[in-house]
Amino acid sequence: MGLRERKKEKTRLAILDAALDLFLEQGYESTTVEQIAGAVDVSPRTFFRYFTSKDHLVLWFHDHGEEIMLETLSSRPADEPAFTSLMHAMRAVLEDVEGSTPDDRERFLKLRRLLDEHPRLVGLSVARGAQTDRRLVEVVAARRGVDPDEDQLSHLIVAFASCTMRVGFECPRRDATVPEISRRMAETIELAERSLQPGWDR
Amino acid sequence: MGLRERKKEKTRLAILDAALDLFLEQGYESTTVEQIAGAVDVSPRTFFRYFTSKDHLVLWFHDHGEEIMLETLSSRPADEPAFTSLMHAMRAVLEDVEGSTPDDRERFLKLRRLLDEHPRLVGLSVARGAQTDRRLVEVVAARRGVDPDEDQLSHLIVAFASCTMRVGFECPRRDATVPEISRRMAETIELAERSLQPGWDR
DNA sequence: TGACTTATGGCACACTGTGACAGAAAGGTT
DNA sequence: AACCTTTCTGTCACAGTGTGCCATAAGTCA
Repeated sequence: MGLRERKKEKTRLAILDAALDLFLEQGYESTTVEQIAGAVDVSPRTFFRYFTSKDHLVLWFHDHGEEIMLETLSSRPADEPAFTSLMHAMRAVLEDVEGSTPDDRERFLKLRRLLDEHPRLVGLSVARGAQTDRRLVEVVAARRGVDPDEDQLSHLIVAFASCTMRVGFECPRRDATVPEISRRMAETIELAERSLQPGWDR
Repeated sequence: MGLRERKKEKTRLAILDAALDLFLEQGYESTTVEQIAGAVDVSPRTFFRYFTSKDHLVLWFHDHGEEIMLETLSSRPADEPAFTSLMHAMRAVLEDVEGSTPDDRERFLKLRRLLDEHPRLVGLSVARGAQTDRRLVEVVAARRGVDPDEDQLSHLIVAFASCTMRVGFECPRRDATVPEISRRMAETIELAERSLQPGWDR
């Protein structure tokens, strides 16, 4: 990894951190790209080379999470019920956060607080989730050997899984820690599994 | 209803229709507000007085749908399981479409085709849905006599209901008719109910 | 060092969305 | 009818996001 790549990654994180702090301090809408860029001594034009949009700052986590979910999903035994596999994939995302650097964990928590305070951003997040869902449906349908356009159950399995994840992610405590969120998520998963008919996902 | 009100409603629908047609014809992103306003001989500034944003055009249906759902929900017996009530609320929305004017049905179908062709707009739609969900959670939690911040089940019930609705709404046929969508939705509801433990929603 | 590749900054630009104000249209009153 | 009031509309100016384009600076490799 050359100097160039390291420098790019550093700039990327500097922008992200500056943005998260500004957002939490003075709100999302009232923070301009110019301010964010200014805070890390970069031109606004360059900002848009690192993040395709202001919104993308909030979604940076999703890109990573989606990747982990797809990887985990493909590593699960093919005969495991799809919903169970998806729950494992979801847990893998949280385990990844737990195992990451303190800086990354802090970014994760700041983002969570940000989402908590700005409903509009939750909308952004679920919209991005819908995109992930479409990809997950492809995988789930393939595993079940059905056509994703025809099989409603594949859609329902992914949809139920993804909203279980969302419900678990909403933690009532504003300053929740990572383990607290994990525990909350585990509770939600358990609740969802108790609510569903055994074998409903084949 | 005076001339003023009638004229406003006419302009509103004219803008909506022009926009839907332009979107379907040349895509959402590549249609500008100026074009839409121009097509109905109105200034761009006036456009924004009828629709707070370009996105709002796509969400006009949700405002109405949310209203119907909240109304229906409050008219259901208080001891009915929450998920069942929500499924009734959802059906009420479709029944409203079925019972509306041919023009309104056509708008509904055009919107559906638009969503089908533009994944980004689906994101918008689910983001708006998240907003509705928050309101529904309030009602459901109140009915169940629990604190919405503490009770995960209320959140899960609403989340499952709303994604059942979304799955049912996605119809594989691009040029589906209203009855076809209704039938599809009924199938999805049945599938969801079969997948859930009896009494899971208390 | 020099040649090559890639990142950056600055500029012009298109588009969305908002506040402010002046004039036009609609509604009501005598 | 004339008049006043309320509400809608267009125009203008402006802030902010996001994109192409090009010259320049910085990193890479010989």
